[in-house]
Amino acid sequence: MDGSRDHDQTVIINSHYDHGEKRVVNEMDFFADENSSKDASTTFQFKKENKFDGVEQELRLNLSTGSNLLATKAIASVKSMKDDNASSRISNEVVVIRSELHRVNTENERLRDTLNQINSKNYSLQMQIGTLLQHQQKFQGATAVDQKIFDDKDIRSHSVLKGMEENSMADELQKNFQTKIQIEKSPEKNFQEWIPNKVAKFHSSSKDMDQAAEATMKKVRVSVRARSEAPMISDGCQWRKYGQKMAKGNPCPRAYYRCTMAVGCPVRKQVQRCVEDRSVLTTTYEGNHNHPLPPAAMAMASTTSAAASMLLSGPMPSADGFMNPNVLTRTILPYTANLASISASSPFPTVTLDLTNTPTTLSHLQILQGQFTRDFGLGPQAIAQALYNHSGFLHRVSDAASFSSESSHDMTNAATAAIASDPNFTSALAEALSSIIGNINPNIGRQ
DNA sequence: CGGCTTTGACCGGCGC
DNA sequence: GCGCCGGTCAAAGCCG
Repeated sequence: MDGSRDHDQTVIINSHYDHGEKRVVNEMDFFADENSSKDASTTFQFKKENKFDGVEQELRLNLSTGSNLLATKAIASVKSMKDDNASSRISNEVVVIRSELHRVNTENERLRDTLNQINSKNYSLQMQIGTLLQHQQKFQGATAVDQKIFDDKDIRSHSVLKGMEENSMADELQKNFQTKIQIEKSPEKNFQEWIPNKVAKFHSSSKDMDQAAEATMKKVRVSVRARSEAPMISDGCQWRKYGQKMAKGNPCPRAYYRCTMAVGCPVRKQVQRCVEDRSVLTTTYEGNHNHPLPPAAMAMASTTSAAASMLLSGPMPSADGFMNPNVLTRTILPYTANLASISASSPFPTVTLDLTNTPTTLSHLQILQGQFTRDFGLGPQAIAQALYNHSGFLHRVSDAASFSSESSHDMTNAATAAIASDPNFTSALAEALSSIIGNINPNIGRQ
């Protein structure tokens, strides 16, 4: 800091009721500056008799004499409070503001959960569309795959990221729709490439689409690595073991569980100890629950769902301030302590959330910041948005980890904290954050 | 007795 | 076609 008082000033208004219903406005400290000596400050004290309730009110203002500007501000404030009801009004306003702040925070939490659900549903629709296109293509015949299609798609994605895309959302969707019609590959081998595209509209029976989406969703897996001595981590759901096999290359048996919280719930999970480190338990989830989850199970379910969405969801409209999660995955994840990775060798697309490693370091963040700016031409606002999106993801991981390992919880929280607390990075984001604070959750890097 | 685990059998995909 | 392998089934046994 440059010592500017305009930046260092703090305003503290603490109000409370004494035992005798005496309302006290304790302090308005406009300059909590270490250079301000007590001798150099002037204290104004007001004691006013409230005409309405007869309660004595005391107002003290500690002013530094070092700044005429702020003194003027203070005097102006004092003048504004000449009204008999000024103090009580301020107190009431503080209460109202705090209440409003709490309400907004709660609302933001709710909206974020809603957004996550929308992403999941969006992914489901993409699955349905992709399957439909595949069927349509089989009957009508398809043209050869043109690699340039993918190159163009990537270019458009980058354009969206840079906020340079001028086309409307509908145009973008239509482009991708046409692009996808030309693709000739099996959906299973290709779906990570075509999933990011959106289609404006489609026609098919809901039954077929549900089946198609279910079939494809089942192939998406989220693997969680966590240290645990227990045979199975507790994630809030009820599971029934239905099999155990010796997997090749691992002396530890692999156990198979299915969710028994509802009849016909398709969710399965596999649990196996790591070969290299027997203290690490790998839990692989597959499928979506068909029933409401208890609060204790929400964190893990939300994590796996978010991770799957992160893997499979596509570009978001730049006009709404969102970014392509796939780009985030490729860019942020490698720098967040290998927290998550995507397996291409697995027969199923798998996101691995590694909750066993060390947290993100400052150097990682600096690399990340540089890469965003260099590769995507992102300004602080876009980076902040990316960080917000990612920090939400991290916290879902963190919440889930708390069910299995407290140390993992701490580590993931540390990773989130590292992102939020890096002074260099956050100072660069300060302006952006203030400008978008109305659009995103203010709890960035919350603990 | 109901729910759970155990464990060998079975099935389907895949590579040779 | 055969064998391997991952995944599932289902009968038997266990347990509270």
